[in-house]
Formats: sequence, C-alpha cells, structure tokens
Amino acid sequence: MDDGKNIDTFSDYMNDEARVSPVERERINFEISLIGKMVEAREQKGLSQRGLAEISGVKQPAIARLEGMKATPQIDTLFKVLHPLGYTIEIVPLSNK
Amino acid sequence: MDDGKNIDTFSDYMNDEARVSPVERERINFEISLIGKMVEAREQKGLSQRGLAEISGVKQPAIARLEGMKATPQIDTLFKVLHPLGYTIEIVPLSNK
DNA sequence: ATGTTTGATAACTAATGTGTTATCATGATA
DNA sequence: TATCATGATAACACATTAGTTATCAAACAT
Repeated sequence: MDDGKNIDTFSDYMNDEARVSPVERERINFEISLIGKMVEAREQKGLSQRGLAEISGVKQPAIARLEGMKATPQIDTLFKVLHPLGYTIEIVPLSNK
Repeated sequence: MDDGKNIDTFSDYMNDEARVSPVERERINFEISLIGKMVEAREQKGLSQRGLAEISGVKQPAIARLEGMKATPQIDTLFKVLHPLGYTIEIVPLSNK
C-alpha cells in the first residue's frame, strides 16, 4: 500500500473511524453477537434450519438470510425464532464494557 | 351478547385462545413491554421524540409509529433508538415466569 | 391572545424483510 | 455409488418499515 492506512483486513476496516463510526461499529458488533447467539442456540438444540423453520413459522430461506447476516430481522421475527429455542430479548442498560 | 364468549374488552380478546394463540399472546406482550421500556427511557431522559430523532438518526415520525405500535421495528432501528438512551438489547433465556 | 413545542398522522417514495419455490454443492449415511 | 439432509442462494412477488415533508390539535409558555 502507498498510503498510511491499512485496509487489508475486515478488522482494519472496522477500526477505521473515517469509514465506520464508533456507534456504527457498536451496532454491527451487537448484531454479530446477537446472531451468533441465535445460531448457537439452534445448534445446541440439534435443530436444522428446516427444523427450526417448522416450529417457529419462519421459513428456512429467511433463517438462512438472518444467520448469514444478509438481512436485519424485525423484532417479531427474532422473537419467533428465539422463542422455540428457549430464549427471548430484553432491554438492558448499557454496561459500558 | 348471545354466545358464550366475552369479547368486550381487549383483555378478553387476548385471552381467547381461539383468536390469539398463547405464543402469539406472548409475542404481543413482549412487544408491548419492549416499547413501554423504550418510551419510559426516553421520557426519563427528558427527551422529546424530535430530540431523540436528532441524536439517534431515526426520524420523528418513525419513532412515533414505533411508540404507538403502528410498526414493528427492525433490530437495528431499535438499537439506534435505545443506544443514545443508554440501553441495548440482549438475548436471555426464557425464564418461565 | 399568541407563539411554541409536543405527539400523532397523512401521503408518498425508497429501502428492506419475508414468503414462495426451486435449485445447488457439500457432507453424512446406507 | 446412490441417497438423503444440510445450509446457501436465486428470483420474484408481496408486505412492511423507514425516510420525507407537511400538517394538525393539544399542551405549554410568553
């Protein structure tokens, strides 16, 4: 590279405040962690996407899009997916770290 | 009324399993409580919808629609609104009451 | 009384999520 | 090898949310 900034990795990109603001970065990390827990919960239950689709009412392609972060779910969709997995969503105070 | 069911109040309606399934009822209650906390947090901060719109980036009509439950937010919108209020969202195990 | 702020809403466009159906490559299994 | 289940994806229609701009009635303050 011939300029001063490393943008070779996703991590570099995310940490470049000129491109991704701190708040935006937090939002992205929030979504990644949220989806991660969703996938984890499904797999821990030994459910396939199709299995979860059946019991949740959310279709398999939609679940795949969510898990692959191709779409940002609406809270009712997230609820429908999480509920049969034994989870729900809560508003909690921002614990600054 | 001439049939056996009371559907005079919203509460009666919600508790009629023939109309609203238990899961659906849970989802509705979940959303009501979620939105309730959102409004509470905003008012506790002494913010108007317009004020919150400015610092969150979500427009005032959108906030009004959410608070009035005319729309089901996407999780990124909810995050954007909650964050400047000092809150975030978390996935938590279903504590069966 | 006047002006201001508030939340709500209307009307429309743009953006995005979900349903639907089908397919594909991959990995596991018989 | 052949079969089956899996996650991913395509393409399209449909539904819904969010942005945009403007307005309104009510509450509040000057």
